[in-house]
Amino acid sequence: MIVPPKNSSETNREYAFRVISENIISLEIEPGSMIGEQEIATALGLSRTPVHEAFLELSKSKIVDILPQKGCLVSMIDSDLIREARFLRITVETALVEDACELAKEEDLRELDDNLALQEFYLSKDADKLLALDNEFHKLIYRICNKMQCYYMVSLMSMHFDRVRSLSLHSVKDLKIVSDHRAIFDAIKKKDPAAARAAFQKHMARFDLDWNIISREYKQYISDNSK
Amino acid sequence: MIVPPKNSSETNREYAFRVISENIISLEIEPGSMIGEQEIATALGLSRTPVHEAFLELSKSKIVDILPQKGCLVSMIDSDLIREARFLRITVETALVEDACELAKEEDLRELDDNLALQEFYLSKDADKLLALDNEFHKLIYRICNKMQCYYMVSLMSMHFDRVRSLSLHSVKDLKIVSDHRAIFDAIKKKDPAAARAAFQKHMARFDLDWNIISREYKQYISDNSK
DNA sequence: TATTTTTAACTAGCATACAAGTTAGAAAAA
DNA sequence: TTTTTCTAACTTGTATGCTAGTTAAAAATA
Repeated sequence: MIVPPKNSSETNREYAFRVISENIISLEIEPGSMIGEQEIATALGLSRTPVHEAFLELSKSKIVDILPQKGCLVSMIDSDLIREARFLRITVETALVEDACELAKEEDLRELDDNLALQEFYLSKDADKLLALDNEFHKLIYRICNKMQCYYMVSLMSMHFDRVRSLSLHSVKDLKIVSDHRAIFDAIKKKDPAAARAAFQKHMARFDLDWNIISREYKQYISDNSK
Repeated sequence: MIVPPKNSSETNREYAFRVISENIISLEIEPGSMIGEQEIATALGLSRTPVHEAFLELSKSKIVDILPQKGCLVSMIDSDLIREARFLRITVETALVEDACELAKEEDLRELDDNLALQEFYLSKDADKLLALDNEFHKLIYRICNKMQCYYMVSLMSMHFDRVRSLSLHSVKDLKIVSDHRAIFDAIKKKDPAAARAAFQKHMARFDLDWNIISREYKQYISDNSK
């Protein structure tokens, strides 16, 4: 497990949650593996309590399954849960980009534009940075619409999707993702909800994961009920 | 605080979560009041640990706000959070009823129909029973679409809405709610997504809370940023 | 050898104790 | 009297120990 340093502003619980999440999404912790609270606590230099609380939160999205008196099972890659995460994200964000057309203020548009400029700058230079900017772009939409609670809920579920997202990112060109974002931005700027919806759905369609690819690449990690 | 008996199948944490939730939704615990973990733990005959964990979960939807070293603040009635809960629910369930048109199997339709028969039976007889059947009807839609994680997320947020729902229920006739449900059911049965969407949106429009009524009835409980 | 029983080493749920931060009021100083 | 300082009683965050349940391997039995 990769253990980054603790950010001074975060509590031990938040630190544990962040580290476990990152390791699950990066597949550093393998799907289907059992991890104990004590094991993680020792690795992070904490007691079991904050780690226990982090697992509780993770279990709410079924990304881990707490088996009482047995341990924490990191969920296998599950097509149903991925579909559910995708459904939630597309459904919510499609509605949001429409709303953003009337809610986005000048300053909001400037922030989106700044983000896009950075995306275009880092294109084919720094994939990690580009991914972070992508996430930030979507988060900005939630903020413009004053829907940050929804962002939290969608993010929690999205972990299932994030874990296999790299597979689609390889096939999809970054170039297209950034130009998609630009199209969404233009629609919001023009206050054209129909165009925003269309642009967003075109964008998300690129992430329609090919289950054949997933099951080939991650054969050993696929949950039984997905086969 | 009203303390129902502990269900034998639930853990202490689940029990604490259920009891606190019910008391917040019923306004038995007043919005804006501070409640301590020890206070609740004593009332439920538990230690602080499971109560602490229940509060952590509740804080994720901002229905309570944990102020470290100070206490747990039960959130004031907040128009932004109510709007967000409503947005999430309407957005997700509108998409679901469309999907349900192709996903509902014979057995699913029978379950919905049975539920509706009970709703019609209890109409103007038992308001509490009717409310439970209403919730069950919506939950069935999630189950038909295999979206139970979304149900959990939406439910958690809906607490903000549920807390003031009684105000709209008084003005809306139960008769209309049940006939709305029947219309949604008919559309799903006929596999007509457009009709299902229309029927559902008509249904939810009835719950477009009148902020004037809320602020009159719950004046003392309204959060500052809602005024 | 094959099967059952026992046991010892694990696990998470929970209770308890302590640490660290907040607050309200008493005591001291102006 | 008014202001400041201090203190004691709170709060949640976290560590630790105990309880009860699971598991797998050793030991006993067939």
